[in-house]
Amino acid sequence: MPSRLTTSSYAVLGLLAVRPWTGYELTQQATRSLRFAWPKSERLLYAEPKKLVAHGLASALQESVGQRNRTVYTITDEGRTALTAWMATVPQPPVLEAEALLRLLFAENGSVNNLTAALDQMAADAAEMYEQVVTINAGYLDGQHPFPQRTHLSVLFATFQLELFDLIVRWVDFAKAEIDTWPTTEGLGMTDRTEAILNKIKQQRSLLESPPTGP
Amino acid sequence: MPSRLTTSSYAVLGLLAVRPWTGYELTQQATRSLRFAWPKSERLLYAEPKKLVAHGLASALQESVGQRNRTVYTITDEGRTALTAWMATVPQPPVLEAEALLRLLFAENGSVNNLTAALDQMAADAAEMYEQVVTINAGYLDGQHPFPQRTHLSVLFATFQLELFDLIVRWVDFAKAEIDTWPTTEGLGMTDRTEAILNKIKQQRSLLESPPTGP
DNA sequence: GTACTATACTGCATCATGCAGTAGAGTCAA
DNA sequence: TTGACTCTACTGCATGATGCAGTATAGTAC
Repeated sequence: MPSRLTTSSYAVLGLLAVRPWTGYELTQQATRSLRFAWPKSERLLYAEPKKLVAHGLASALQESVGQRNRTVYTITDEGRTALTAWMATVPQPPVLEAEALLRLLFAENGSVNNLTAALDQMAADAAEMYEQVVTINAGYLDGQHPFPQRTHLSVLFATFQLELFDLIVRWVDFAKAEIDTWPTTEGLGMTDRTEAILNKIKQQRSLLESPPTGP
Repeated sequence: MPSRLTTSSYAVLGLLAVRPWTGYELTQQATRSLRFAWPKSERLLYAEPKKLVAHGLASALQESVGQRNRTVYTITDEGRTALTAWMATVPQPPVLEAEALLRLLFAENGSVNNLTAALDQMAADAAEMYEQVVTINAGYLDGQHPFPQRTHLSVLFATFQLELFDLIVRWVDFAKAEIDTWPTTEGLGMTDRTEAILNKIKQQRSLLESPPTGP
């Protein structure tokens, strides 16, 4: 029996619902369009369509380009049915993995400089991804979308990415302002500013809008 | 030779730098405190300290509670040195995994209701995590922090979590207002509202502050 | 013609997860 | 005091997923 379908299987199936792709194209397309929602390795993206074929959700066609073969995968009717059924299921909670935040939690084992460097790196990464998303989406206004009928979906998705990357950049600014007041990373405990933040949290007031820099 | 150290190894090493823990305690503590920065399975969290011992970064001590054994892991001097060295390295970019956003990208394969249900679920998950973080942090004001000298670190970390979960809830509101104007999930392409969003993106203006609901 | 990049994958070791299974310790109530 | 239930304290195994190296042809620019 073929191995079971995972969320990644449905991610690839979703791409196949747009148009047929070769294995190589799938890896490129998934890297480009799914990177910020469901980032998966090239290796896995080569394996998934085979699994879909084994389940009857896609069909494979060998083509030849000169001496070399390539496989074009096409979604089947069963594949569309399975995808529609999956769309009605409950999604797993969102998950964030951030090494830089791990450095914050364990900051007492390094210098203040180590900590700000880690946060700067996270902000730089976020800023770069922000720029990439802006560039790609600005192109949609000039008819650059590869599937124009899908523009409403990719643009709405892009708004989330932009807000997220913007949040990261703004939060790092806030965090660095805080850390700038720390003489060391270690043993500070409940500082006045920490207490002020906690009071805001307790009152569920926004933190980034008015950073505790005083009047 | 022992298998190589991963970021997860340093995550566990960071916990051991705080105090010694048994394997079971490590799984509980990592689930609680690292869940939103470096979420890892219980199974892995049992395996990592063994790897640290093999590398000489931690020592293991068998204790007995009645008829049963348990292992207490303690960081070594080499472990502290390795952790400090790791703190100075460059962190990997942050990564978000969100099944609900995958449903948005492939929304044309389901109903408008399917899509809003997926986004509602993401918002509900975020709201629940938000409440958990507020509850835990409010307790710190009453001296509930298990390691009071680390309060400044966990509170600053918490501000990021809260901003992230709040963003998700607010973005879902924004997205649902948009989707409410869609007669279907499919083939809408470049709608007037999508074009308005794209123009804002091009001008790098904030999207959530003034949603395009018109005057 | 040659250097370089893009296309088009596969194999393998290892990392990581999920689930089932084992079993003793502590707690509470009938 | 016995039984039910939860908490503590793990291990084994199948499978999912990643990273890296390797192979090799096609296209393009100089």
